Amino acid sequence: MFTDRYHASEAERHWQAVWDEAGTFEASNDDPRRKYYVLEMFPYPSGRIHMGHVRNYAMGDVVARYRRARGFNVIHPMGWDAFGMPAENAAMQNKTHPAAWTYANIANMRAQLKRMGLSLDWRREVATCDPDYYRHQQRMFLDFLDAGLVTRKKSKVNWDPADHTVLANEQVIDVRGWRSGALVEQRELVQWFFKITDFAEELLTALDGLDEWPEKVRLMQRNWIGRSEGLTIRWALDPATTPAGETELRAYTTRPDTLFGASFLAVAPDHPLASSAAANRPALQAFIEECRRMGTSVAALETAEKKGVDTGIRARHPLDPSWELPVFVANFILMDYGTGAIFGCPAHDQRDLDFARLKGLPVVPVVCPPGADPESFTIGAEAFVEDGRLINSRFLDGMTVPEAKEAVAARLEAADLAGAPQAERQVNYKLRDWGISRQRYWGCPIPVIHCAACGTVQVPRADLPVTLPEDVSFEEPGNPLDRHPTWTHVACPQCGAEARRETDTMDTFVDSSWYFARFTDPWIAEAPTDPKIANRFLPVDQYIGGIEHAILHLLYSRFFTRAMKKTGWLDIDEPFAGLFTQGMVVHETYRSPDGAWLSPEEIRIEGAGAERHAVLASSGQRVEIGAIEKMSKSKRNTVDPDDIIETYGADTARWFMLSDSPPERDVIWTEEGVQAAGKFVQRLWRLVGELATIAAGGDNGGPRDETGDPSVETLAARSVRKAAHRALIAVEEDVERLRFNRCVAHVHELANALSAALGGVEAPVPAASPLARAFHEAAAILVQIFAPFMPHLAESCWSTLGHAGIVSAAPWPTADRALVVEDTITLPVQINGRRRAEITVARDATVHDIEKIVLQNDSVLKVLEARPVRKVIVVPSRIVNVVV
RNA sequence: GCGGGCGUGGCGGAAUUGGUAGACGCGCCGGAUUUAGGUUCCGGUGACUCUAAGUUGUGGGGGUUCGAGUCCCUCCGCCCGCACCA
Repeated sequence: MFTDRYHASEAERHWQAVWDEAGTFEASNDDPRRKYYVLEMFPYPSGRIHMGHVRNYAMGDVVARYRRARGFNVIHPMGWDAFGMPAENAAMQNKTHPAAWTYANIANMRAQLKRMGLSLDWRREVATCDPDYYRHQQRMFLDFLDAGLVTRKKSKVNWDPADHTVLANEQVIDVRGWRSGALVEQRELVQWFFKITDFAEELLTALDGLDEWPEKVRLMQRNWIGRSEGLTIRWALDPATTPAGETELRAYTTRPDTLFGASFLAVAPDHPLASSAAANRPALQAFIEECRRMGTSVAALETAEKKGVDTGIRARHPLDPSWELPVFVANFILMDYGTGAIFGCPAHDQRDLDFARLKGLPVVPVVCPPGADPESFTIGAEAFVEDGRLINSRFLDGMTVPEAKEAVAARLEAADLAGAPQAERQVNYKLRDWGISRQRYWGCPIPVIHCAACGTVQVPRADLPVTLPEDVSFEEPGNPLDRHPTWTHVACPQCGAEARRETDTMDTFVDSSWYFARFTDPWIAEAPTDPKIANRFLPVDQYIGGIEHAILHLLYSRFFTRAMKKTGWLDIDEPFAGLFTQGMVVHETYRSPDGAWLSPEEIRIEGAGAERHAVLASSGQRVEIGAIEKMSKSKRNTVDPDDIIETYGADTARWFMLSDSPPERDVIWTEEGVQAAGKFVQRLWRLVGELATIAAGGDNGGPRDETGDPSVETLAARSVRKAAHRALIAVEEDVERLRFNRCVAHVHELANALSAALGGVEAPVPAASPLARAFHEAAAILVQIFAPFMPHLAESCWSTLGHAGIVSAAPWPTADRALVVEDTITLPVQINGRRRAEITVARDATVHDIEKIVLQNDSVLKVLEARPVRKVIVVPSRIVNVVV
């Protein structure tokens, strides 16, 4: 009996050193084999890895190790998303420099990741806060500027009062800053923008080609880009009612079919027409100011009550100049979508209806629902927004909605009242340009200089990088760069006069928008990429990370890839061919009677099943087991990966992370679960030990009964090999589809089968006998199929089995598909859809043969009770159904 | 409000995509080993009737089909995303 315990920490240290020395996981840029790029979203160096990282990187590592074994040149790099606010917060609190804090965290986390035994090519490591990284980002910023992909404009921005910085629209969540959680304010600032909207259409249509992305993410991006097709209509204004200088109002609509149902027009409070109309109308002026103040207050956003004030202006209906409509300023019109003006059709838009009821405006239905009587159809509290036939609409009457849309568009496009068409078709997007200016220190400096004479001047490419000054203080809020005594002062590169450096730094999402490209050749000093190499390695074949990046990071990276293509740094459109979004790691929460959160270390679980409860470890006092939630510091339900690795080993942690729950769903971390994984590690170690002994013809204490003739394959040997190859085929299929929980089940199944086979051996097996060889082969397959999951254990087992070299560098075994095909198959037999019997037939039995066998089967005849058979349905190698 | 997803034993979850529901694991029950606990090994484990053989069973109800966890309709419950986008 093989009883040695597997000592994880010792073995793991050993094999990590072996891999390191051999450079096992280094990918060569000259390797002629087919490439495979596995990437997990790189971490922010917060200081310590958490269980979410463990899960994310365990998944990526399985894919990387599997593909490597399958003969791909696998590139699997790791780096650090190292700029950002927390470093500045730490600097303020601890009086450390952000760089010192960041690099110390990186060192710590790198050591933690190494203890996980990940098959990473550490030579490719990059940190985005390294001037050798961000100098290239600055270079690309200038390239983008030259290519017209960057603009600088004054704009209303989202201002985070806690972080003292601007946020992009994507970074405002529920009116709060995505990081600080502070209520965002609107401010007008001059900002740098990446023109992501230039690619709106392409970013949208290319989503269709991303068929290895989750549908959910594609849908979220589609909605975010928010394409709509409509008509911008020019409404002539009645000069008698209109301030001097204004002649028309342009309003965007997606429902031109409802034009005859219009009863008012409305403009945004910050629309130019609103301000000119307000010049001699104090009430309107007051309303506009109220909107501006209320703009972002919680009250305004929560009540969202429709409000508006009449401008006194009257607009003429484009299809009937004698028909005049009032123009309002209304709080629910957004200046930055469409034209900032609408025509309201209350019958067919809920907002317009609410507003019309408030103001007592007409509500005329112009679309009649199918089956309703056009004469009596009226609108109550709810607008009718579905399809139907046009009514009360003159020449449109009787048309369907699409027909009417087209008819109105065609008419207004062609109409030529004042020498110009009255409307033009227009495509609108919700997507806004990406504001990248941040008023922070710890980010990539924007490489421009402001000169009084020359304006905004680029820093010459030869002068890059613009590095951050080190002598900064965080004593006061705001951007330390702004108040730096010397750094800001610089000579204008064009005229030499005194000038001022741009003190905004780039949004950290810029840093993470191209790191995957830098990994392909992180050594090249003179350029962001070597396009030849980058194009060979990209796109990333399998990208793995959290769903929280479904829009921000993934959309920015898709934009950046296109911008890099335009500037010659890449020649691909999409950075990530395959995307997988993994679930979170969640854990029970515990609360003491006084309501305080307790950490898992402070409590002890007693009992099981219905009796299961938690007590305080120190006193035995009963504590409440709360909801299962995402691991977080505030709920104190975190488990530290280092502790787990220390106690059980990295393999156990990795194995448990991939067991049970499907990878896209949340996994519940439990002490029982990790213990079970730990036991399975020991079980595999014992099992492989026994298999090694028996395969070597070692004495297992009984009489000999197995033939020593290697040319005769016995039944026992065949079934051992079958089990192994069946598991091998199943694992291949499930790793490729990232169904790691099923892979775990297949490894268990093979282990169970081999244990049973060993239990069935009552005699010592002669060395080189078919059974001994079958056990040897099966043991090797077992080790190889769990190697991507538990690589250290696999190495130890591999050498126990007497294999030369390391399993991490061994080619994947070739599955014998013919072997697993059974000669006979067992078919369930249903009678009227209920399972009544089972028959065993030859694999190649014909439908006719099977019918005959079924109808002679004793159990079948018994159930039939001589009733006549109406029909026999035979589904080959599946099932037989007899219908009576 | 709009959009999307999900609902299977005590628990996490399988189910070849319309073909034996509950793989695999956790937990539980029983047995063996052990001085004992733990470990390890073997067996059992949806529910109901239990000797047999059955009956029933995938949130509720209805439908299509020889056959439904899977498809359709409807209701209930939970989760996620977006949110005045004209």
